[in-house]
Amino acid sequence: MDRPDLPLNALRVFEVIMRQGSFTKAAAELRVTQAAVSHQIARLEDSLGVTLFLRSPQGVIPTDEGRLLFPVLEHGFDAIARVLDRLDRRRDIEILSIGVNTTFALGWLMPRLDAFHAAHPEIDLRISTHNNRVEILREGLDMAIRFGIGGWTNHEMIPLLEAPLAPLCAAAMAARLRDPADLQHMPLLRSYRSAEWPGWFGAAQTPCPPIKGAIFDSSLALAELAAAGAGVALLPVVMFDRHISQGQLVQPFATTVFAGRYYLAWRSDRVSTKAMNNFSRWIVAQCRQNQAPTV
Amino acid sequence: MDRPDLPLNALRVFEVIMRQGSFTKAAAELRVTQAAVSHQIARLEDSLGVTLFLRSPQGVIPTDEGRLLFPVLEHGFDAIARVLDRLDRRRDIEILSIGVNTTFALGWLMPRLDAFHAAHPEIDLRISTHNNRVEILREGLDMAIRFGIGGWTNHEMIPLLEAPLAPLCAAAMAARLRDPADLQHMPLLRSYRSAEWPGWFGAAQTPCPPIKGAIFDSSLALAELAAAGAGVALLPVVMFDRHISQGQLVQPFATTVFAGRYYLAWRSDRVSTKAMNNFSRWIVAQCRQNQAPTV
DNA sequence: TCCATCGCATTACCTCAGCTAATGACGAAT
DNA sequence: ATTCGTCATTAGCTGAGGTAATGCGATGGA
Repeated sequence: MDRPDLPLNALRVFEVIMRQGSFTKAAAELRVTQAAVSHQIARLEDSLGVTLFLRSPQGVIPTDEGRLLFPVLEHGFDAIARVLDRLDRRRDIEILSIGVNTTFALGWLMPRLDAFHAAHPEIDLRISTHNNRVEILREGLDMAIRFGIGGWTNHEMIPLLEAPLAPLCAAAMAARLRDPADLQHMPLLRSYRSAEWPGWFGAAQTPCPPIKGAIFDSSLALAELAAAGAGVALLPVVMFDRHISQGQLVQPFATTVFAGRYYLAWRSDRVSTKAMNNFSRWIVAQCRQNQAPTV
Repeated sequence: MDRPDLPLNALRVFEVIMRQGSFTKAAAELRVTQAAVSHQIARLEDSLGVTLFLRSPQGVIPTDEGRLLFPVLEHGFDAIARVLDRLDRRRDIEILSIGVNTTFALGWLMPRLDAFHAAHPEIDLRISTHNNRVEILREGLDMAIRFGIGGWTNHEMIPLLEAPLAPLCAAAMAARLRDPADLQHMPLLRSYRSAEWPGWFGAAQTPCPPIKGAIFDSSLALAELAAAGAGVALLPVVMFDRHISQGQLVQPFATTVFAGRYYLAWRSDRVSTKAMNNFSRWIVAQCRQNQAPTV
């Protein structure tokens, strides 16, 4: 791509303002005066020919253009900062950046983070979440955890956990479910993968009703909806142990269907660091134990 | 994320060196002297505590650390440049950034680009390709074309083309195929989606043999392999019209299986620009005609 | 073997992008 | 009215990042 001169410093100022909500606060974060920030934005707006902020006495409000610009910058700078962190050999602690499937991060990894830090205090773990779309190289990550059925070109993969799917719903709704066929008249919440419900009904040897309604690309959104009584969601049960033990979600039927498993993956063209090896060993051992979260 | 002070200008210098292969050429691209480049990299290496380049009389060779840093920077700066382009209201021409599935880009869009430019000379089309993993917001895109079965949270989607899959292979191999059952003893090339071959054998009412071998996440890689005689690939036929009419690939059986379609998508929380509307109208009309590429 | 050539490094110096400091103007809250 | 919290503007300063000139090492053809 043919790049014009990117006003990178001005863009960083812009990004901080968007997070802080005001020129003054951004100036404080950047350790410069408010005037410097005002200058930078004035020049940036001028060079782009676009107004980025509406000024108000309470702070600034981004325009449509500003809102368009922000996510790209935030993501880009984050990725750059992450990869720089990793290169910084002066640190004693090792930094390990992992992109983790959101469901796995909240349902499995988070409750065990304390255990990991206790076992490896020398590793500073940086976790960024994704909904199964992640590119290790571009995002400046060391490794990633994703759900699937394997087969990721140029990546080494270790299977971590089987995660069979089963219907989960609120207790009130579960009380009305005696038989899988009862589900045919319930609202069934759809994930992004449309083959899942038919697969489960197949396993339950019950005809599958047509599935309608909105689609959500996150198991967490589905779990929230199900817990709120909006319907029945097909979810990886092991990731919702806590919800189940706390009564927010109930599994009405034992039948499960295989849809994939969680994998730990990393680029096969990279030399593994000590931190990568240690994390890999730790998480494989933890998954073998397959124990409930310790929280 | 807690960001250290990002030495953004130095990083941009680094990125240019990686592309140009030498300090001197990078200096030319940046329109500064070679000494300035040398300074910037020396300071960057010093502050990171890491050597980024091995110097040689033929130019510079990146170290492992340098190779790690590059893709993140390249991608980040590209995304930033793209979104800035879009904001630049001083231009008369409108810029439209589209992330396009690689197969669709090469198999369908590329042969029709001339027609689009003729119809809309005022739109400057920027295409970046992806293998079906794309985030419109983060990448600074206006729209995206992807393959799937619909259902993308927070996105509007228009179905463009059905793209049923059929086996394709080299002519020499096709000569040995009389009946779908003959495929059971042929090397079957695997895509990332493992359900596809079983789906096709189902449609052909033939038992599906176990599928082995490497997995490729790109239809183009599969097509290359198939054309080279390495095996039979299950591919969206409409995207390989040219290969077929030129005899590089042959479709031995008429049976197809549905695996998804191509969609045009954009964020539902964004106001559509005139360029977005025009492109959308144009591509929908082109797909309706469903004609062979004009090349 | 010698010299021309093509790399990056180093040194000393310069210059302007980007800062500070001080002040002004405006709107909201009380 | 007054006070406070915004951002804007002005004038002037300063050091990050540039230039120019030179050095040094490796390569390769005569």
